[in-house]
Amino acid sequence: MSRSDERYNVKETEAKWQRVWEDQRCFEAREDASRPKYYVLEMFPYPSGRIHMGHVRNYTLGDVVARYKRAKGFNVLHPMGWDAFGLPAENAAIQNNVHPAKWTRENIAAMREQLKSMGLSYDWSRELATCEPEYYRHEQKMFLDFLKAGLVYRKESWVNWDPVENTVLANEQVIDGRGWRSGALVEKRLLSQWFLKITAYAQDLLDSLATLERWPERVRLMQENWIGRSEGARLMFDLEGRSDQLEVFTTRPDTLFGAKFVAIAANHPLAAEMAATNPALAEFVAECNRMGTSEAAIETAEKKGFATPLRAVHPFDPAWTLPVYVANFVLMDYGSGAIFGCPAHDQRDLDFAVKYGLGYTQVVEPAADKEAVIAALAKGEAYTGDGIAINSRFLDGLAVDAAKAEAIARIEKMERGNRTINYRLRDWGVSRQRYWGCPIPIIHCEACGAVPVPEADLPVRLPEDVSFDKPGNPLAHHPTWKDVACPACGKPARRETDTFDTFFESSWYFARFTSPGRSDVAFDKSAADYWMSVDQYIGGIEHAVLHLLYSRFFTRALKDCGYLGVKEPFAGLLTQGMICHETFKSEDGQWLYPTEVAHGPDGALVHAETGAPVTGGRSEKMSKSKKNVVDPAGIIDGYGADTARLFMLSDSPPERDLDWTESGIDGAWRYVNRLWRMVVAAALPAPGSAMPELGSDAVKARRLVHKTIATVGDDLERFHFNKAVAHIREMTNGLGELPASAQGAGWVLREGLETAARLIGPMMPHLAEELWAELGQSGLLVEQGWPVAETALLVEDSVTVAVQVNGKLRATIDLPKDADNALAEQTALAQAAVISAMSGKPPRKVVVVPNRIVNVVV
RNA sequence: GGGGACGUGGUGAAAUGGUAAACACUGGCGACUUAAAAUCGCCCGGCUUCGGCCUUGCGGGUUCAAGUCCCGCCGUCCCCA
Repeated sequence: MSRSDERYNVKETEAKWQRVWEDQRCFEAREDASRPKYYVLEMFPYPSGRIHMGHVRNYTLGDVVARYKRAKGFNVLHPMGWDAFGLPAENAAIQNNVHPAKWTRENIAAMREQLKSMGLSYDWSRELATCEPEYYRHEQKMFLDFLKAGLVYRKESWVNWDPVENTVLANEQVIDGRGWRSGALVEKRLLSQWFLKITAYAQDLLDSLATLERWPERVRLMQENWIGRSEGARLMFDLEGRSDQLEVFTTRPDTLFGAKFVAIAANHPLAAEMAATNPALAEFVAECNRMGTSEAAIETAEKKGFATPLRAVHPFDPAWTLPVYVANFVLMDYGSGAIFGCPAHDQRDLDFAVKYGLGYTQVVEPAADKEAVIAALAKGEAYTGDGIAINSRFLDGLAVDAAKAEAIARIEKMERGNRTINYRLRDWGVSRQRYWGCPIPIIHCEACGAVPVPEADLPVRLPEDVSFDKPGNPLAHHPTWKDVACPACGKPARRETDTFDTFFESSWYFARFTSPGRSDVAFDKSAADYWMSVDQYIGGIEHAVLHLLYSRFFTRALKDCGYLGVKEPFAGLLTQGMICHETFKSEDGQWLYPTEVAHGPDGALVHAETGAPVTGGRSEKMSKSKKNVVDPAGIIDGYGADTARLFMLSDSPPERDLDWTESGIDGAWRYVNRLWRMVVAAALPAPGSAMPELGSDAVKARRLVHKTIATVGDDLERFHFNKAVAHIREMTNGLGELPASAQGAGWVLREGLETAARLIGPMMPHLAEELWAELGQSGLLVEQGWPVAETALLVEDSVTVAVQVNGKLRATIDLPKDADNALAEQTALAQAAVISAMSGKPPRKVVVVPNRIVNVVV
C-alpha cells in the first residue's frame, strides 16, 4: 500500500501533538523584557459542564491570534480560567441536590478536557477559578481598599422581590411582573445594599473611549449611550405654603416659560410624605412600584399622573405657580427625581398635558415651517427642534443654545440652581442575596454599624455546609456562620450575608492572570505592569456594555489604589458573531435536533427514525430551546479539532454571524485530508537542498507561494481569517496544478508545502505540526518563526490593465509593470474592441492609472 | 421615537473609488470503479438574434470611473428609549 492510500488518522495525530506541546511546556509564559509582549485573552467561560459552538469559535479566534503572534516573535500570554460563581450552580443544587461547589468543580474538570481536545495554546499553569478562596480573597481586599478610597457606600435601594422564593430578582428574571420561576407577583422592596461609585469615573470612562482605537465603533457608541452624559441645569422650585424647595433637573432651561406642570417620581421623598396622609396617592404610588424597574418598562407603560394639592412656584416669576403631579414616568434615580413639563417641546410632556388638560404654550419657533409646527402641536406632536425663543420674556429672540445659557446665567445669579452635568449611568449595586458568590467582607454591629472585616481575617470563606431545602439565601439561615464578634467593640455581631454580583470576579481576572500564583497579593504589580493592558480581548457582543464597562471602571479604581499602572484593561477588542443553525419542526410543531432530521429518498426533510415529514425553518442563533444545536464534542470526535477550527474561520468574518452547516464541516474535512495527501504523496527533494534552475511554471508557482505569505500575514494582522483561509487554499490549488514534469517542480513544491504547513499553523496546529514532521523537518513547528516573503518575488514584471471606453470595460492589455502612460494609452487605443467601441469618434480625454486601468472618454 | 450597522449569485462570502462575484458550499455533467464511497476534471448571476446586452435593495447625485462617497426612500438587525 502506498502512503497516498493511507488515511489521515486525526485522533491519534491530534492527541500526539497535544501531548508533545504539554510535555515540552510550549505555551508557558514568563516575563521577558527583551521581547515585545502580547497578551491575548478570550472571555472566560461559565463552567456549565460542556462547551458549545460559541466557545469553539471564541477560543479558535483567540488561539489563531496567540499562535500567530508567537510565530511573529512576541512573548505571548494566553491564559484560561473559569467564571465559576453564579446562579446555575444554585439551581443545580436545588434541582439535583448536589452542592454548588462540587457541581462547579466537576463541570470545570469536564470542560477543561473538552478545551484541551481543541489543541488551544493556553498556559494552563495560570488557570484560575473565581469560586476558590485563593481567588476571591483578593477581591474582598479590593472591596476594603475601595471602601477606604471612598469608592464604596451603602444605601437603601429598590429591588424586585420574589415573596415566594424570598429572594431578589434581576430585571430580566421578572416576566410580566412575576417571578420567572415561582410565578409569584413581584414586589418592590427597599433593601440596604452596597454600591461601587462607578459614576465617579463617568467622565473619564466616556472621554477615554476615544483612545480605544482598536475597539469596534459600535461598542464604543453603546458605552457612550449607556453613560448618557447630558448637560443641563438643576434648579430649585419653591413650594407654595412650604419652606422646603423642590430640586428639578432639566436639559431644556430655555423652555421654562412654556412650563405647565411639575412632576415627581413615585418614590420621591415628597411623594412618600404626602402618601402617608392620602390613601388615594398611596395606592397610586403602590401601583407605580408594581411596574418593572427597567427604564424600558416605564417608557412603554401608559403615562399616568396623580395631581397633588401642592403648587410649585416658577423660578422666574413668584406670581406664577404650577401644579405638582406624581408621575409614573419620572425616575427617582435619574437627575433629582423631579422634572418640569413643557408640553410644546417634549412629546412625553405633551401626552401628559393632553391627558390631564394642562394645555401648552409654544416657546420655540423654527425659522421655517412656523405653521407646520403650530399644526403639529394641535395634532399632539411636540416640536423638539432648533429655533428662536418666543413667549419667553427676557429670552425672546435668542436661539435655543443662547437661551439655555441665558436662562442658566439668570438662575445662577438668583442662586436658584446652577449649570450641571447629569449621567444616565448609575452607581453599581454589587449586593446579591445569593449563596454561590463571594462573601462581602463586612460585619454588622448594633453599636458600631457596618464594620469592615480586618484584613488579617480575610478571606471570609463561603461555608460549604449549607442546605437548599428552604427558600431564600442559605447564608442567611446558616445556623452559625453569620455569628461573629464585632472587630471594633468585640460584642456579638453578624456577618453580611449578601455576596458580590458575579461581574465583580470578571472585572479583574485579566490582571490576576499576570501572576496567578501569588497568595499574599491579588497580583504582582511588576507582572501586571509588564503584561497589561490586554492587547487583544475576544468575546461576545452581549458583554459590550456591562462586563466591559465594569472592567474599565475596576481597572481605574485599582490603579488609583496602587494595584497597577494602566487604566484601560483592553487595548484591542474583537466581538465575534453568533453561531446559527437551521431550525427544524416536526408535523405537530415540536422543535427537532438536527441529529433527528434526515433527507428522504426524494431529498425532502424527514424524521430520521419515523420518516415523518419535517419542516425546515430559518437559520437562528443556536439555542437549547429551539434545539438547533450541534455539540462540538461530537464534531471534534468525528472530524478532529482542526476541521472544526478551520470551519469556524473559513466562511465568515469573525464579527459576523456564522451559519453552521453539515456540508460546510464536510468541506473543511476534505481540505484537511487533501493537504495531508498532498504532503505524504509528494516526491520531494531533501529538506534544505539548494534551489535548482526553475522553469517558468515553477517560477509562477513560487511567486504564488511568496505572494500568499505576504497576503496571509496581512489578513491575520487584520483578523480577516476567512480571507487568510481563501488565500491559503488558492496557493494549494496553484501548487496542485504545477506539473510534476516542470523544471524545478519538486523543489518549489517542497517550499510550497512547507509554507502551507507554516501558514496553517495558527489555524490547524495539529495538522501543521504533522505535515512539518512529515516533510522531514526536525524540531516543532510551534517553535518556528513566521515565514518571510522574498520581496523580489512579490513584484510582477508585467501587469494586466483594464481598458474602458466611457467607463465600460472593453479590453484588457498586458503591459510591463510601471510602463509609462504614453505606452499604456497607445496600446489601449490600438485594441480592436476599443476602436469599435469608440465608433470613429476621437478621444476627448484618456485617464491612465498606472498598472490598473486606462479609461478612454469620447 | 432617537442613534447605529447592514442589504452583492441558489448559499456563506470577496472586491485601497479602478476588470463585480476571489475562496468555498450546494447543484449539474464527466473520469476512475462490477458498484458505491472517496478522489480527480469541467460547468454553475440573468438575458441573448452568440455580435453582445443587463446585473451589487429602490430613486437621485458627485466622478473619467461608484458595490464602495453624498442625499432621499424601502427592508433587516442591534443599541437606547
